Amino acid sequence: MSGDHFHNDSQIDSGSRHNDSHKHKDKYKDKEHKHKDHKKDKEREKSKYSNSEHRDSSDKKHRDKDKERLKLKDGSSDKQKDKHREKKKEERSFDGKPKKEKENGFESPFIKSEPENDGFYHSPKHEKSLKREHKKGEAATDGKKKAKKEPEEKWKWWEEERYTDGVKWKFLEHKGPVFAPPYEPLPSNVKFYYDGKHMKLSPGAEEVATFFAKMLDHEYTTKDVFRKNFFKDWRKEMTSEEKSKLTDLNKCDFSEMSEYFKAQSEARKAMTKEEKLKIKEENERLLQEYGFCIMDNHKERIANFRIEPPGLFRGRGDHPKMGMLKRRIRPEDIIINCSKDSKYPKPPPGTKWKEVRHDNKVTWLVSWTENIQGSIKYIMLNPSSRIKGEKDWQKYEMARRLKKCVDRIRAQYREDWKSKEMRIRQRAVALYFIDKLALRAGNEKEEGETADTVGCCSLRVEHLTLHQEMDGQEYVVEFDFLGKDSIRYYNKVPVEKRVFKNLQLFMEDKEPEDDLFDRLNTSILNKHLQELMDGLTAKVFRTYNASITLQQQLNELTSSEDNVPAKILSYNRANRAVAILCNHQRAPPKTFEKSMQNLQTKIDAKKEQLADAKRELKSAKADAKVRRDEKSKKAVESKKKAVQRIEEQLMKLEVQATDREENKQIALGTSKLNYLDPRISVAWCKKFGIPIEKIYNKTQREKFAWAIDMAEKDYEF
DNA sequence: TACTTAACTTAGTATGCTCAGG
DNA sequence: CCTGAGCATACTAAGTTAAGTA
Repeated sequence: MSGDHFHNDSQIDSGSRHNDSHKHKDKYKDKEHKHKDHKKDKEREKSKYSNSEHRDSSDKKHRDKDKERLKLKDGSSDKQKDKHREKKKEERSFDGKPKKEKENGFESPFIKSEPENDGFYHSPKHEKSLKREHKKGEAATDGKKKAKKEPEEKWKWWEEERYTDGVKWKFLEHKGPVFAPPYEPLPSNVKFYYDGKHMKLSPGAEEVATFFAKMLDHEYTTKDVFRKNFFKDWRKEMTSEEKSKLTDLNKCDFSEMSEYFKAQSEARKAMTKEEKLKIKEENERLLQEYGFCIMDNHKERIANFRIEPPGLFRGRGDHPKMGMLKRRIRPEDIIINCSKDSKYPKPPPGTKWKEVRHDNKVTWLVSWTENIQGSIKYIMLNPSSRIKGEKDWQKYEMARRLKKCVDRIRAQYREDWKSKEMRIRQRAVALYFIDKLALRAGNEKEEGETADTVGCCSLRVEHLTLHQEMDGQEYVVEFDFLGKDSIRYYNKVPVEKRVFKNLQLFMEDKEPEDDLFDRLNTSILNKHLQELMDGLTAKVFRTYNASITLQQQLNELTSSEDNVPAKILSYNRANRAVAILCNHQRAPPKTFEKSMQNLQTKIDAKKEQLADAKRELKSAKADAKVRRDEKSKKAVESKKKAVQRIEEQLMKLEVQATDREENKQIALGTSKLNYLDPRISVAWCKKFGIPIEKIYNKTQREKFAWAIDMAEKDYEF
């Protein structure tokens, strides 16, 4: 039903564009931002978390764990305790019974359609997490069949109830961030020249100069804005003497520095195994020390525990701030977030944190303010963590709720195209775009602070062209604008007459640089969506349409007779349909042509090999006919096998070639990671006997562990 | 403000290719 | 002619951090 998306024409060209447009930003400034407060937050039983409150309880914890472990092995221990669990937990069916309750055999804890439902997760089950989580020393104790590959039991957070009251954790302990290594001055033989003359720079100025030198090969160091911004910020780091001497960037010669860094990176590549190993070990040590935190009794991986090193800012697209100095972050800039009863991270000797706070309504461990845009950066957990996983799961549940009422919503906005109120028409047309074309919401942005990019609500008249008739189709809208990351969106879309007429109306008497939807912004739109469905926002449509498209495409494209590579090609094609819908592009790999050519050569070679094998088979057959002995029969058989094998190999290569060609400028990763309900993929794998490893790599499997664990082959999005 | 989504960069690994020696 | 070590190249995964949304 939603399969009729308009796809991009794939004339992809994320190239340049005019950024000289001046917009009149006189929109309704609706500053109200709603915070979705999930009301009805029942208290989670505090008692359950009691042992997360104190570090020193950990001993006891482990003992308990051991005890539990003994019971665990038969897999049934889950069921004992907990009286009130019964009725709610039952339907969740995580405990091995065939799941078949609700429509998909999987009841979502996020969908609270019926009032009863919200009690759903409330039964305490915390003990379970303790059992689940042991990291070492398992095998010995619980004997039995440990045979397999030591499947170190993972904590299944998705089998536990969640916090519902905005609390994100009860206990949080970590070691703080890893700072960028201090600046190492250049050896004295690496010289900087100004106006042809050697000049020794002060350490501060030298460091910033090296940032520029490292980028010398990049095209953007030639850009005016970049150079201007850089030079301005560089001068701030100079001594007054340097400042007065160095007045023209064009007279600066960084080439020796640049050569030096190139040599360094060569040297790094040429390091001996031992040296590399040493570095690897050091990294591993750092990871072990700083890469994990304890959150509510569980050790969780941190995503980005290293603080971004200083350097020159390179925004994407035509960014007004490119080239500015991104300054070094010091402990004094850092806000630590952890629980009161944890062991606080220590700042490096002789330094202090800016602040240590204990806010368990947020998920971040560390934050600092970045100096380019003044925005806040965070250290948070890995996608495999409970806190990220729950959110991800929830996102897909939201999209599935939209699925249930999307018909109604579509009918509604179609109705609204006819409204006498301009703002309602605009809202309805915008929503139509968001739904049909999977456009982003399009928040307004501060002019001059970022690259000039737009989304749906911020589209300007200049971004679309109306064609009464085009290529034999009526009412075609041609979109051409730069979206997120300055990726070009180009698409020609036939729309309904009513939409077309509305667009004409919206564009009437406007300048190219005027807003198309002058009565609309994301805040207004989302407020409206909120009324249509609880929790609905613009981006839910993207998730919904991406996931539903994958599912439809998989149904359409997969045939069970196909072999594994062919099925995987089908999967990739389905994935690709989504990527195209969402406009996920990539620069064609630099070596694309060549690697394509190599593949072709291989295919040709394989074809020849096949021909040879066939010839041989033929002659073997002929031979067998004449000789009629066992030996020659056997020979025929083995030749047959050979032919088959080669045919298969050839097929594989050809599939690979097709896949790669089709994928030239399409990036599959983004949709796979962010928009496609992983349960669809898992179910597909189960249904067609495809190993999950063919679809998800290790990281992805970690991120989607919840889905891999819970989705059955009949899962339906 | 907090959190997700995004493309790009770099590092790491797999694969393929060459050539010496069996 | 085959094997397999050593190296180059190609491909993938991981890491980085900017740019969105709400």
